[in-house]
Amino acid sequence: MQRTKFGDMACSIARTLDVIGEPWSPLILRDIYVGISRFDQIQGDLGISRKVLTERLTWLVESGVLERRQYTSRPPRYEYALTGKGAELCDLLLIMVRWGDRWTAGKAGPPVLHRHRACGHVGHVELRCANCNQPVHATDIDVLPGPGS
Amino acid sequence: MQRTKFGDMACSIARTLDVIGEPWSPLILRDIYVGISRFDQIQGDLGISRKVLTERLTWLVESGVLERRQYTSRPPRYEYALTGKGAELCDLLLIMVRWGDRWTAGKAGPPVLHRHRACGHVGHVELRCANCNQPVHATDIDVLPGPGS
DNA sequence: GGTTACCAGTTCCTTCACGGAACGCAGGCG
DNA sequence: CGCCTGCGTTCCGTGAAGGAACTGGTAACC
Repeated sequence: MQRTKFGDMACSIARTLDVIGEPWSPLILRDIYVGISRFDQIQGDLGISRKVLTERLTWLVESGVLERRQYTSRPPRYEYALTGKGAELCDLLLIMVRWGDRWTAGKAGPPVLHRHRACGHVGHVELRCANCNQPVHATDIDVLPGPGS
Repeated sequence: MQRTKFGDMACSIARTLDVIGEPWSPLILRDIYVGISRFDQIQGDLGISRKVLTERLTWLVESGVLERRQYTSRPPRYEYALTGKGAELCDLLLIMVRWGDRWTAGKAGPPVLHRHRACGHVGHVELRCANCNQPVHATDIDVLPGPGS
């Protein structure tokens, strides 16, 4: 719902939440990521209210995360596609899947699998340090004040 | 707000959102991650309504992400701490910071910096394939049906 | 010993966002 | 013509967020 605007806070988490923090937004992003890109498809897949879906899509397009484009001219029909900015947001989804698989998947196992297209490996991604290449977790990080604080 | 419960969906993203998808929850997690762990501290730092903060903290404790513990007995005072489950959730925050720094930080630069404690490197984490060790992004992944679908 | 301050909530009221269903509209199609 | 599909828009009732006041137990100050 977010009556308080997060976009003005001096915090990258808050500013990210301003874009995809509202209810449903990450699931809409996921649908488009996996190829469910049209209004009625998304609405049917998620069971979201059409009104809210309209609002979310409009906002995600305004934010530069999605692109609305016409895929037939007559009749005029539209679909939504990820921009580069939006595609990078999907990395967030990978981490959510990893956590959800680890902590909330029942004994049935994870509902979807992820395969690295380049090497064929099926499993989760890892967070690694860009410098020393060691696996990193949030607990291995020190948070320091930055220039924009 | 989330009147629709995400926890029952066969989707790890939805189930993750069921835990931290509500407004403010990721920011509360961040505060506790950086050491702001008491009720009034969090309330003052975020400017969140006390009522909502109580609801969120209760839910995060119920979900096993936070632990409420007494740090003085007289007067009885409580603070909140991450569990293992909650600490792993903080990896999500790292990715949010990375995206927020890249796409929403003004020319002032990022408000905080992250340093890898082990090697001293200041910067962002990378997503890599656990098998081939190459950098991975969401666009390099194929999504397949899994056992729990 | 009375007042003030602190900490961790709880209660109450108003406003606004969500959910759900109906409606609109434009363009094929039989 | 009447119906269907795709993509929304409008309307209404409910309930969650915001905000401020209040509680209650303890300690510190004057």
